[in-house]
Amino acid sequence: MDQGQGALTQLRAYLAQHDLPSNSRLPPERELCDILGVSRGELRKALAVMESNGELWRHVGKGTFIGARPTKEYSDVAAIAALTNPREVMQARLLIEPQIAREAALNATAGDIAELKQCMIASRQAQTWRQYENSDNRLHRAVAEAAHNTVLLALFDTLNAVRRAVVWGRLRDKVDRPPADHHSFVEHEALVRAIEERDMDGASQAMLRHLSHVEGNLLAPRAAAE
Amino acid sequence: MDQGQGALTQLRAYLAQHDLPSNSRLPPERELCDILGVSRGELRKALAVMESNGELWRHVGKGTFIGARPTKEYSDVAAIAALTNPREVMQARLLIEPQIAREAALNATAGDIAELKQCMIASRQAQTWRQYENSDNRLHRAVAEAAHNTVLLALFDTLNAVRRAVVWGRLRDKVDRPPADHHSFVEHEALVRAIEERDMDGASQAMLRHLSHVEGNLLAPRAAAE
DNA sequence: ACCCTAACCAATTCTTGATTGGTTGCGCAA
DNA sequence: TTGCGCAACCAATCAAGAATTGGTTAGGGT
Repeated sequence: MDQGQGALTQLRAYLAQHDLPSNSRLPPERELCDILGVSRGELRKALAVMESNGELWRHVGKGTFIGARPTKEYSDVAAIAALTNPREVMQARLLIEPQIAREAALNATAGDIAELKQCMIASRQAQTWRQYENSDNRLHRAVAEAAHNTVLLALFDTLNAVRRAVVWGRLRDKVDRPPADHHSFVEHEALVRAIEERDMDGASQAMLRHLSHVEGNLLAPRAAAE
Repeated sequence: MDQGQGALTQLRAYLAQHDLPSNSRLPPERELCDILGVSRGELRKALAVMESNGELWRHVGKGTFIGARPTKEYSDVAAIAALTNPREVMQARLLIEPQIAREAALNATAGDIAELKQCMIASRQAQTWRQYENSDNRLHRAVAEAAHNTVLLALFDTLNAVRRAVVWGRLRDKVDRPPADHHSFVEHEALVRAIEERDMDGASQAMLRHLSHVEGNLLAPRAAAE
């Protein structure tokens, strides 16, 4: 009667005896067969049971490991940038940044709001498109800081890094400066005002409108100057 | 007089002739010497000029490449986890994941929905809390995959990695299994149904409700069984 | 002084063979 | 027939050494 579950029992006994910590690798199947005195087929059945239980995980060429399978963690900006495109990045911004703005409206301090206004002034005074983009970036990051959530800020930074990596080739060659009636100025103003007034929905919508216009310019760069 | 700038001129001519796209690698210095008929020292001077101009970048062992040097930023999950706390992580989930669910409702394929249902079944059949949590994680990630946006998926993975790192010590020791009337089951069902019916608002709200309950359990783990 | 050449250094990539989980086919026994 | 053991093979992975490549230095010549 023990024959059917023998392999699993022996395997469990072996694991209990050695008390292996999580993420540690156990001997290859062929060795384990000799150690436990079981055929490979039986051993693999036992391993399959434990794997389906989440007690261990296996991978070809690597081996068999104790614990839960590690999830493939993308934090590498370059890796993400290589797999995506400007449309996906813009879409992610449209979904994430309004939520961050909403949170900023709730948590911004007086100091944060002062910083936001500073960024707004700087973007208005920009002499070149490059300077304007720097100010715009600073403002968006100031909003993320105003949310006062370390995780959200880190996610924003990641998204921002991906954006810069993806849109890298799209540097503006224009030598002229942003026009005084550039749409971003009023949008920035509405955004900062909403945050200052603790208007969460307003901040979210203002950010959404602003990014929608940016998206429009991205897809039709010729129409940027209007 | 041409002698001083000869190498740079020839190099520029070579680049213009071949019209290499950005991020493409050009021949190793030793070959380029023969091609252009210039000594390595002169060639390296020319390359140094162009590199300082940001027209190309070099790296030992890799080669010389056209365009700007790729940014090497990565958000270190461990670093974020060290600076944050479970409350911030939960808050970030409440803001981000509903948006991902909304996008999933729009973009999910039939295959994605089948996978979601598979995850739902697995979570219902879980024999232990550990198995349940594995299934729950799989379902949340399946939703992120169904959004079909590489950037959103990467952000979700980052957030998820931070979450696991932060609540690492909080593993359930309970030996009993999740009750059949666990709140998550009906919430999962509502979420998947909304995605299947392309109900973006519904999917977003279902995810929000689900996470709110999870948050409740996190803050008051004793009341989890109700 | 300046430059060319050659050699060397360290970081990276390429190549090759071994390892490992996953699979298939054959033979044997109940 | 069904199931098990055995062996071989497959593809993914790893590991170690050779080859490549940008960066540097020393010697010789003009």
